[in-house]
Amino acid sequence: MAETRRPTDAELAILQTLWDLGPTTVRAVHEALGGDQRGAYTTVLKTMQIMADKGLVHRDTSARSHVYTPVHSQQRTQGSLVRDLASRAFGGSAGNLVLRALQEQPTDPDELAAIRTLLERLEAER
Amino acid sequence: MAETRRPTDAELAILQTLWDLGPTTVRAVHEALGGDQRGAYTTVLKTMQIMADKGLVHRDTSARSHVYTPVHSQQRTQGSLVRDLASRAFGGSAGNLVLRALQEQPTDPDELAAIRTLLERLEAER
DNA sequence: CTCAACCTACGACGGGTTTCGTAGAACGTC
DNA sequence: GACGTTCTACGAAACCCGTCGTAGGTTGAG
Repeated sequence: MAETRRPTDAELAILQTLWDLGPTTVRAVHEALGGDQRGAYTTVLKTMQIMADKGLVHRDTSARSHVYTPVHSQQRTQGSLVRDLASRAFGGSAGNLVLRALQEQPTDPDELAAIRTLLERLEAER
Repeated sequence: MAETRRPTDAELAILQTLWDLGPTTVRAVHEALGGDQRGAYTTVLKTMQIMADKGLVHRDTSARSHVYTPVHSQQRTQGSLVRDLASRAFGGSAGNLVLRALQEQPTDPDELAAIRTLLERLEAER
């Protein structure tokens, strides 16, 4: 079973745009990340190649411009990132993390409402 | 203004035990982290020295065994870690992160209740 | 055909993290 | 005072990450 390590910052930024755009090329990702202002094309290329090696993305090499797709959904990745942070900084307690997150940053009303409904569902499920 | 970087994994583990035990020595931290099974004494020592250089901890060198104290509170550090993760993986939305965290891991009833009361306070505050 | 534009592949470097071994000072006990 | 124990300090090795330059193949337009 392959070790599932945590994506690095650069990898996560790329995954973000892949989830956003759907399956795409290195070119498109590079542009989406701000083009040459933010970094060289080959930097993005190399990183995405590494990600393919690691199994973070699948790559379709049938066309000249390879097309990359995330292997895991955004939800799943977000989930493991949260679990990872919870285990490293919150004694493994996701609830603790939630409390801190709510106190930390002003959350807008829609989100608060969404959280409330989810909370009610969770409490009902017991 | 000193760059506030994110603590590394090893640093965070050490901070955890410092918050837990209060101001302590390298020895105590090393033991708390599992002693020689988990790593050499000098590894912890070196890491804590680096943390002192970075300004993550304060160190009292008046005694032969230096005594280390976290510079920032656990709350503050947890807060910036959450903000960091939110910005890297949740489009900057802490609310989004909260939703994911709640869905991700079964939270025990006490924590759910705590979250509920905090939520109500936040909604009332508007 | 020729040439510029674009693509992948590869190697390398600078910086940071984690690990540990070794050296040497301070201490306590006999 | 001698010796084992316990500190700190320092340096080095191994590894990963992010970055980019260069090389070489493919494509399309003139």
